[in-house]
Amino acid sequence: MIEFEPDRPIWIQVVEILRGRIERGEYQPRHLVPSEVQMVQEFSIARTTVRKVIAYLRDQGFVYTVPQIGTFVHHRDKWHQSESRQTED
Amino acid sequence: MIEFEPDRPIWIQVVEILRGRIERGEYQPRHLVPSEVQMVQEFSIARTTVRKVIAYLRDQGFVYTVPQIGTFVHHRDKWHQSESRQTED
DNA sequence: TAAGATTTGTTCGTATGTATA
DNA sequence: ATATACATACGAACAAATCTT
Repeated sequence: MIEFEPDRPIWIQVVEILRGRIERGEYQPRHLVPSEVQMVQEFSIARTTVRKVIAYLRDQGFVYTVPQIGTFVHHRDKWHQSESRQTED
Repeated sequence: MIEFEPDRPIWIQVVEILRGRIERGEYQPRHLVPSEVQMVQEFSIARTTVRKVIAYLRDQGFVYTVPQIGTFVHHRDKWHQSESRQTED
């Protein structure tokens, strides 16, 4: 069970965890990251909070989301691009 | 048409209705309960809400589900056993 | 053999309300 | 007033297995 620091937003701490996994290659480019529900279960947080995390990582260019399919890891050269683009690769 | 109380979650009220039918024997052990779509129609609620109800009854040991077939009533001695968890949403 | 209907499983999208700091 | 966080509830789309015709 993950312990969150009480004085920093949960969603930011989850962003840092997922970004770490992406940067370490635990989540591979063009592969799915865990689904929203899976993250709800792993971190014991609300789905709305998970979606905030995903939205932020998407905005930072780390991932992209395909509706009804899932969220995928971008290639490294897409990271930090902060594109408002939502789909494709 | 069923009237739901406005100050209690719909899914809890539907759980109570179905549990009552099971305990009264309206749904017999080893027999199917209505399908998700049938419950959507009967209660005029979303399928996601129906699935939350079924998941809860399953967690409480009242029913078990066979994929692509349906959900069946457990025998009385299985009720309230709260076997494998599978919460969500 | 083939096609269609049925049923559960899974995913993301959207909105609303409540509570708290 | 703003941000955070949770719970509830709706919907849409598709997959996969099963059953029927």
